[in-house]
Amino acid sequence: MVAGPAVSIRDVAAQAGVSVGTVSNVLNRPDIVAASTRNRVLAVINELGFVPNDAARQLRRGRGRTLGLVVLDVANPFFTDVARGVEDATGEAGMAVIFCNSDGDQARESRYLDLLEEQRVQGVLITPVDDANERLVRLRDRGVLVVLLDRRSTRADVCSVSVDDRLGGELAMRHLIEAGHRRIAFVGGPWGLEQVRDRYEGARHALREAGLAEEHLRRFETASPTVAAGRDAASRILGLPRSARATAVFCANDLLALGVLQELTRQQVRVPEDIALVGYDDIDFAAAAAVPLSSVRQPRQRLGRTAAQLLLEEANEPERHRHQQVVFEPELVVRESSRYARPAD
Amino acid sequence: MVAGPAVSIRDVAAQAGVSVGTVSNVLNRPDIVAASTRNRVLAVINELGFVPNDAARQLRRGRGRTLGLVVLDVANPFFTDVARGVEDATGEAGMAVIFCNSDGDQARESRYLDLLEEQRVQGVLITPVDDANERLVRLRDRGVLVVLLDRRSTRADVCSVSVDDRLGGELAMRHLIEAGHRRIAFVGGPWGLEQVRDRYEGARHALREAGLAEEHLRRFETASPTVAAGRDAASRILGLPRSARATAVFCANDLLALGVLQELTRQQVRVPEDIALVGYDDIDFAAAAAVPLSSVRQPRQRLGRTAAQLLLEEANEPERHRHQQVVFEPELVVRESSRYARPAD
DNA sequence: GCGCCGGCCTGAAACGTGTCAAGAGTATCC
DNA sequence: GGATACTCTTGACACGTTTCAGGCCGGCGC
Repeated sequence: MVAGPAVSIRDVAAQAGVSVGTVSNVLNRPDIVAASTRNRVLAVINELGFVPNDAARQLRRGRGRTLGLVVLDVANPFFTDVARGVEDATGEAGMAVIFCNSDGDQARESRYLDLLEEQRVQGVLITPVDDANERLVRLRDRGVLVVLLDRRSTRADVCSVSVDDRLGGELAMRHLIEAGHRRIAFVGGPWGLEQVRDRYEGARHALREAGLAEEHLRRFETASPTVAAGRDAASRILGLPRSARATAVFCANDLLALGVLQELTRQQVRVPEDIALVGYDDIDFAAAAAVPLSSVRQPRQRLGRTAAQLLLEEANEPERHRHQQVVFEPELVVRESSRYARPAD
Repeated sequence: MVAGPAVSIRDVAAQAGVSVGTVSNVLNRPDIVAASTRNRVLAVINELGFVPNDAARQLRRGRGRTLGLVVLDVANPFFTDVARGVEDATGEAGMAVIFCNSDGDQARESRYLDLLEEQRVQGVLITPVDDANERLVRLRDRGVLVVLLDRRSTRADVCSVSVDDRLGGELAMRHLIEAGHRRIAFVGGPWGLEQVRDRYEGARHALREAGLAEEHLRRFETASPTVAAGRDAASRILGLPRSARATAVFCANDLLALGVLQELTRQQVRVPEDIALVGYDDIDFAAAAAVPLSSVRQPRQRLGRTAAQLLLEEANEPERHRHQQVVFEPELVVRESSRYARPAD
């Protein structure tokens, strides 16, 4: 019931008959203390159940053993996979991750950045809500390392790890064009997200490349990148007269695609016979969907792991570190949802 | 490039021409300082871009503004929804969450608990890997608040928030029995997880209640509660001669059920015609599965939110707080995967 | 004018750790 | 035997806050 008074390094020192400095050395530079002393101190630490106070350590050292991860949506498996990668890398280095969920909300993101700064985290891995680099640069100038995640840095002095979203858009679009589709809907949003815009630009590029006019690609913007928003977009698409209706839909992420699929199915529209469908991210659930979903795969876990490694490297050997923009390549995975499509015009 | 020397409360005090104590008061008890002074100090804080150092505050105060959340699997949407609830509650209270993923691994869990203790978190919300309450009780005795999550506490002096897993198992099983199934497989694991055992017990109870013998329910244990393990279990089930093969499968969670569904489909077994399927958790993807999945729904977000509130309450008004075991009720959601099942014996 | 009160502010002492210059032994070498 | 070098250990200070016992000052009642 009564919380025993926390045992400090001082209690350990007294009990072991050494000075606090020595105890500290046992903890941080065990090699410089004599084996006999070291063992005695370790025994006392064990006996007393001493646990070092990281706040004090951090206060003295200047920076802590934690880093922040700010993502757009915890409910999106894409980000949990990324988080998994981050966790693996940081766990190995004995660091803790403060996981924050901006939810695509600017104000929320800002609050979390304040909080992380107060925590004096070593650094922040972030998928920013918008291109408010200014806030992030200010952060970095104050000594908080910043690595952009799933977003390419436009500044040479800020690291980033991303996937080539334009290329991803191209892959998906080329695939649909080759299958003969000529009325294609792009579903994505909010438009503030760079990923969404880039994937759309990639799609447009594929269109031009194939010598097709712009009007073959029609844009449906969504309020959020979620399943619910996907359902909504689908009913907008189905609201058009059949002759003008798209024969294929390319979604900026898999959650949207799953939403689209649900609504199409509910309204008796067959996938892929009536409408073909391609998603983005290739989350694990894409393959398990009502109609297995074609999708553009990203190395999710690797994304997180690499970002964390970059940050740790910069933290531990700043002199050796060179800022870099790592860009991975996406890969199209074709499944039922776009396989046997025969656009019926 | 050069990180400006962090500005401290002392710099603010000097610049504003007041003492450090006053600056601290402006921050923590603004009401007791004269309006004119307060404004002057606030102006300087803004101008200098002062950000309080939480480590120092925590050192002085004894405990920090963070709490730990330890879950079994980040990749499971059930837990991200729970995390979401936790985040909502803590965000309102201005606290940060350190998110940890034990991955069902005892050693990993233990490492994370050490780390959280070093961070002097206010408390820990945890879904323990096994019933190693001993470790948690020790933690609590040292002043770290503990709330069990998705696991009922057996001790009156430890709070817990859970869902009645036995009842959930009963609901699912009754449903299958009423549909006429007499050879039912239970897929779940690892068996160390209390949730798995309780759901199984609930199923057995429903069996006895219906006056049926034990052999109508056959247990298939899995190494982990994942999609891959589900696929594996399904192929074990299909390995049996048709006459002995189950006509219905009840899975301890939806990931397993999705795996089972994938493998059944791959091997041309129809759901629900050949084999009916019921999952557990009712994650969002259950409804979007190849065959929409019947599942036992749990109030996921509410689970997290309630647990966090309990912990905050205990932290902020310990005298008023009474330890309690909150138990929510699950609810069966029937969808295609078990709807039109006619067991063909 | 005196005593008292209340509002506002100050200054210093902690909190638990890391660091570092200096000291205490002890072994080595001529 | 004394100087030198080396290995461990010590003790004090610093990190940035919060807290708290006081101090100053102007106003009030007598």
